[in-house]
Amino acid sequence: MTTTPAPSTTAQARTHALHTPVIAWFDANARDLPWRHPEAGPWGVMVSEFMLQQTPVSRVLPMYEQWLARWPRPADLAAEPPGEAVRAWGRLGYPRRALRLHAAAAAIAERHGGEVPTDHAELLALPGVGEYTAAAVASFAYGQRHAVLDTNVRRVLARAVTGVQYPPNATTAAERRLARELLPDAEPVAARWAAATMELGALVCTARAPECGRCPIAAHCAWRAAGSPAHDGPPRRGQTYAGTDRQVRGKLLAVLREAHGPVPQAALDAVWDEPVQRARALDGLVADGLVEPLEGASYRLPLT
DNA sequence: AACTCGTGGTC
DNA sequence: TGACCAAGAGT
Repeated sequence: MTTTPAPSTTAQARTHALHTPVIAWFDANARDLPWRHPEAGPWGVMVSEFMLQQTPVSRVLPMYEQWLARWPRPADLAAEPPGEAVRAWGRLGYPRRALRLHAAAAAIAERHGGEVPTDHAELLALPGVGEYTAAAVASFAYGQRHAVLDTNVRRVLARAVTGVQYPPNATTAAERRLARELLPDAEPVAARWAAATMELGALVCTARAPECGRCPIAAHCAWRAAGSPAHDGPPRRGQTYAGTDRQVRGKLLAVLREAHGPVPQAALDAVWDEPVQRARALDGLVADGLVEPLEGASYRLPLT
């Protein structure tokens, strides 16, 4: 059992050193999340992935349960008006995700016989499913071998392998290549690795205060070995919110979500006093299909 | 490639 | 206390 690996510094040599401790740590520390239960099924996994885009687990949990109880299959959601999806989205944020999830459900019902597709390319073709979500559903729901590159995995790889505190602002070709190189060969192990690295980033190798004392690969971590140097490079990103169109859109949509009939213009005008920005925000909501204009200067969530 | 798109919790 | 952060996608 002392088959010494080739004395190379390639990723293939590193990969074996990381897989076992990370997966063992996951076996012992994985959170018991409902979309990880077998009964969640591929549809449950897909719903959770839409909700988790840019949104913390703690806020997703109650919404996830409500959605799956109300719409246990894609066809159930597809049978309802898109506005019902937007309303049920509540305050999860980025309500266009609700619209896209509804559209994805409709596509699944029409093109895939009501079953979430297993093929990566078919997943990617669904509304609201990008590189990350396609890989996540294929991996978590179907056990396939894909590089799953979310913000957690990117941070773990940036630190453990590349030796920097934070990954680049946008996913790079180098990150994709690295993630592919590190993927275990065996399909079920690769799927386990994907979930494990994500969980490690979420629970231990966090953005602000990583708990390296609890990290199963601290001894292998290139960033630690370099003395945990502070991030150098462009600022991570400015994400101001107060006073933006997004805030206005949020206030407008909140009124429409609460209403169950047509909402008169005056009710919308009350949420923001700057008329130019208010009109721009409302136009944007209509253009996105989140709001439907009616006769007589009133609005509602979309029925079609 | 850079920008937009919600909301709430944290330090 | 305001800046940062949270399982991204679409343009």
